[in-house]
Amino acid sequence: MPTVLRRAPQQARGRQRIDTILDAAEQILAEAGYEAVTTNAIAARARTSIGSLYQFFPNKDAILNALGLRYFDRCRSMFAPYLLPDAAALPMEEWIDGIVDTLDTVQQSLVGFKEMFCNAALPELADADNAMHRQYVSGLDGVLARRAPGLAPERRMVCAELCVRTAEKLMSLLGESTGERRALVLAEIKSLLAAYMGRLVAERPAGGT
Amino acid sequence: MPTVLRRAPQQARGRQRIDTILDAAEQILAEAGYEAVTTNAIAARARTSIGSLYQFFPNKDAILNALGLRYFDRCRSMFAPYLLPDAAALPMEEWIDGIVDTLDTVQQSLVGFKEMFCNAALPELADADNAMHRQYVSGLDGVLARRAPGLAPERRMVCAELCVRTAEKLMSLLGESTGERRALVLAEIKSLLAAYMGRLVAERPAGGT
Amino acid sequence: MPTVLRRAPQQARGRQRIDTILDAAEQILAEAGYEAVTTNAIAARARTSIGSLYQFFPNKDAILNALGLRYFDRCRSMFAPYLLPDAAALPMEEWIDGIVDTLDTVQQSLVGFKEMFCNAALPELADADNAMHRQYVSGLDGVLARRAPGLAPERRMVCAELCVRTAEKLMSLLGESTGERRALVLAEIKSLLAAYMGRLVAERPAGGT
Amino acid sequence: MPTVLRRAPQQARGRQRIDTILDAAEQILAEAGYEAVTTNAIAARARTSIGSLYQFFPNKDAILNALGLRYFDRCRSMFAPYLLPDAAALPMEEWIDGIVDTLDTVQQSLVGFKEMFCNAALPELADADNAMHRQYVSGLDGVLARRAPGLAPERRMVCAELCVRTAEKLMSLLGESTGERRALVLAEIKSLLAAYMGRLVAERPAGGT
DNA sequence: AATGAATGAGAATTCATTCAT
DNA sequence: AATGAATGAATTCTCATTCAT
Repeated sequence: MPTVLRRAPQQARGRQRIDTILDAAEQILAEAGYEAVTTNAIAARARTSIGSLYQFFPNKDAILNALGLRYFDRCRSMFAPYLLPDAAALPMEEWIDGIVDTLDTVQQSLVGFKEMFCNAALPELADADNAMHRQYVSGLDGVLARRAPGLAPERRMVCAELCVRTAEKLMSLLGESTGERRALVLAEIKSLLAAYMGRLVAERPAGGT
Repeated sequence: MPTVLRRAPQQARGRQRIDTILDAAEQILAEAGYEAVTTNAIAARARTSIGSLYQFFPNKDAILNALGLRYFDRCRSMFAPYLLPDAAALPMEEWIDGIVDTLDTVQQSLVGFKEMFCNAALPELADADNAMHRQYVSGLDGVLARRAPGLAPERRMVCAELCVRTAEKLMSLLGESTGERRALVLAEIKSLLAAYMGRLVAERPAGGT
Repeated sequence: MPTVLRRAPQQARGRQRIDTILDAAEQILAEAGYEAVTTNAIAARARTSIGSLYQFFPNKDAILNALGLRYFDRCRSMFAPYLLPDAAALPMEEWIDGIVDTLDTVQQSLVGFKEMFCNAALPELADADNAMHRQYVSGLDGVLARRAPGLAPERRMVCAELCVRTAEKLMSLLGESTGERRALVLAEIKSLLAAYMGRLVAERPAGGT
Repeated sequence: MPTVLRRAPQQARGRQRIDTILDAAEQILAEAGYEAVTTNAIAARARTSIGSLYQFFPNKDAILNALGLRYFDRCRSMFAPYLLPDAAALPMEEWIDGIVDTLDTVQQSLVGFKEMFCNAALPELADADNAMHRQYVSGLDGVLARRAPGLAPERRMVCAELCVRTAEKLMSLLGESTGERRALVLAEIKSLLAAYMGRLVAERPAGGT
């Protein structure tokens, strides 16, 4: 499980400090990119001491993970329509359409989200240790469980992992594109995911007609 | 266009020196991973001076790009069956099967290839600047031109970009997997790409007869 | 004189707290070594706050000193046979044999003792400030007073200091050794101390008959 | 074997730089003690960049080791009379007298020597990794080989190690002492070592009379 | 051409101690 | 009394690149 907090803050002051630190990380991420997010930069931006930062977070990765989880939390409601059981009623193409559009919206509106989401599998924030990534994978695994109940759990997990990784990677391409090309990229991302997930869902257990 | 050489080496000695440098980078990449590939480490391993290294390459990225191109060159023949015009005759699923298996073989046998290919879109080696990546994209673009002649060139380029990025990202997952899971991952990668490319090929031009 | 307690604890609760703190320090010392003994680590392990810790101890050294004294106290009974007046009856070689063996036993059985005893003269815990060290020196001084009554008190103190320092240093070598080498080291330590102390005891006052 | 240089300097400039760095370390050691010797302090005092320091030394320990070896080298000639074969002719007490006096002289005249020699077995510069310490041990081992030829080599090594450790530790006590006490300490150090080494030399192989 | 010395900002993290609550 | 948040100087070490020789 990804590391997050060194210990839970006991006082209101502590809770506030954590938020300030994550705010700082978020801003730097948005303004200067993933590489600029250093512990010193975060502390400086948060107007706190580097020591305070390490009171709550055991290391840099933990900060990134906490920020990722906060992003996940903050857009949880936007993704909810596509993750809840009801969503299984939507035709696949529509579902994909909706969720990718949502991802796009989130990426455009939630400052720093893109940098976090698309860097989700950087070496220094490898998947197994990336809390945000894990959330999306397990969310999609749940969706697949309902839409493709014939899928063996082990395989389902692999499929979910594949889809999330693909989305992460392709959304970054979207982020780099503008104008007409942007629309093109968005459409193709949807098409790619729909093609694959459609195929998964259409699969019939061995003896089907 | 990606930066490659500072200038073409005029003498055999120069060409040899370049090869030695790339050999060194390759070894480090394979043995210690992407992060260990530093200019100083390369020079040391190549038994040359850091100064000499900078006489041939303007900066670190250029070395990586040259190495990427050399990888591309070295496995060109293995991919040839899938890139030449004749390959268009193969059924799509078979084609995907073959090319992904080849990618897997290359990744397992060509030392350091995996690290290069899968890190193809690292921030410091962004796509636009990544010579190896560009080669694969344009190769796939050629294939699509034949298999899906109805596809508008601009869109085709986007599709090719998507496929290559996806392959890069997913092949790294393959590299991390072992045993039964490995087979599962390999199969799903093929399935995902086949689903998408199959759809592209099946498309009929808007107003076609 | 070494700093020990900020003030004597007035209540049972306080005494208990102090014990808990020393227990924590002891465990860390044993499990992770001298360098791992930090005030924060102690507080965490003792499940108390760093603030409370500083309510009882003025600084880190005081904790180490208190721990050293507790160690001394805890093995006082084991050393007693060699420190009491009666012990002067034993032949020197036998006495050394017994006390070094006891030291070895203590070092092996009393968790953390070795780390404390052998680091007794670390810069940050210099002799003059090291309570445990002082105890051993004065204990040995008493022994010498009986065994070598001709020794001037000032010189006797120097001799005691030498012996204890030597023992501290050499016992750490013993701690690092295993197997046959261990036996060898143990024997030589005894031999070295016996040679020196034997000589002291054998000395005749300058103008003696 | 202890680490020393990252690579041998090729240019005069480099050799000079190394000397400057060691000079700086030496001065800090003498003026501010072992703890003050930090890589940054060394670089600053040497008026060089921290980077240059790491061009030649792989890490801090290597600097300390190189300094230790330089000390050893610088007083090699002073110890020579006691280490060469001829020295075996001297009576043991005289030999000890001479070498301990030499050690004392060196310690008083060679700036920083004391701090290095007496800290020789600090945790962070443990014996196995301490080049200076190793030199003294092997030097003494050679002496013992001549003076006590009956000693088994393995045991001889242990004895040498014991003597050197003891000397290191006790010389620091000497360094802290002044006035009359100083003379007392010096005499007792000699006495202690003479007693032990005398005993070693006097030993007769098993069947001796 | 070649060498390798020099650079230095910047990275992550630690830790004894103080002080507001 | 007790808590735990805050401090921040200090530590070791990296690395792409330049430039004097």
